[in-house]
Amino acid sequence: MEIPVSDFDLALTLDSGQVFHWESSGAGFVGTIGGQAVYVEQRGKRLEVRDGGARPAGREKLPEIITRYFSLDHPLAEIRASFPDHPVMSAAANYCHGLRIVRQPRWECLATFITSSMKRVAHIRQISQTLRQRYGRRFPIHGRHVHTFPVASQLARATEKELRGCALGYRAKNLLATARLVASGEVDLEELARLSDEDLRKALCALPGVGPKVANCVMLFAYERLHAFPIDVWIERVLRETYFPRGRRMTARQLRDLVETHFGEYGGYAQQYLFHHARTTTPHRLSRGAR
DNA sequence: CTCCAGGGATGAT
DNA sequence: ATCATCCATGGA
Repeated sequence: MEIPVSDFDLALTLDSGQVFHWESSGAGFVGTIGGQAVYVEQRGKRLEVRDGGARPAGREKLPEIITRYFSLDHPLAEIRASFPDHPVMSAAANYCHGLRIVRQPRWECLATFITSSMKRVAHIRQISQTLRQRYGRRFPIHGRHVHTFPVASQLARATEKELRGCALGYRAKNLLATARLVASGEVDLEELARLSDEDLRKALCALPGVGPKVANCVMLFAYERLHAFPIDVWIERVLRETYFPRGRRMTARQLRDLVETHFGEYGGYAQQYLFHHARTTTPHRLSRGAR
């Protein structure tokens, strides 16, 4: 099955630190979109897609699933045009041509970013894979197998010790507690979609293991809040070097005001481009202040 | 060996 | 409100 695309870079999008479970397979990638096993391959301006052949009846068709997940409806040209006119921003936007903010399943995104604190992208991928293999569902696709991310009720049945066995460390307790809140129905992630940005952020931050940074990631990647601007160590470094040169004082308040006002209505896109550009072009060894 | 990672919770000023 | 400290784990 083929889907025409423009202004889209599949490999770039999958490698940009939003999602952590897609794997190279031949000329494409295998992974899951919710409960659906998928193979995706890009050939220029079209996507070759296949499902696992065991798609549950009565659900969305594959092209709709793909179009929605990869946000092929986002107006990328308009989004790029909304960015501040700054050489650092332009360099990042140029570097990230075709990178789209993915529409992730809510629980999968929330749970994954709870596990992400103080972890490198490679480690997050490893944790995601372990959780999927031990607690998710296994489906054949493209001559191999992929695993869905476990639903909240599945993880809620685990013990903290078991989760620590997935290399989660101190994050195990938080993931388990949040899984139980979601599984019990005490927190309804779909209902939260009705809330304003401010109330949504507040509700997410009330969950164990969720602070401002993870909340903003979940808002951006799972609730279509394209203004949400997560600040991690990479972004903070970029913003300090760009807007507060030579160690000028930069308070948390100044940072929040800057990202709230300076990057426009698609600030989350600006953030993702700055993040990916910095992370993949800065040698780790040099990323520490001294230079 | 040391240093760091898509941070958060807690307690002290 | 801001700040320091601790929290596990693994790769460089």
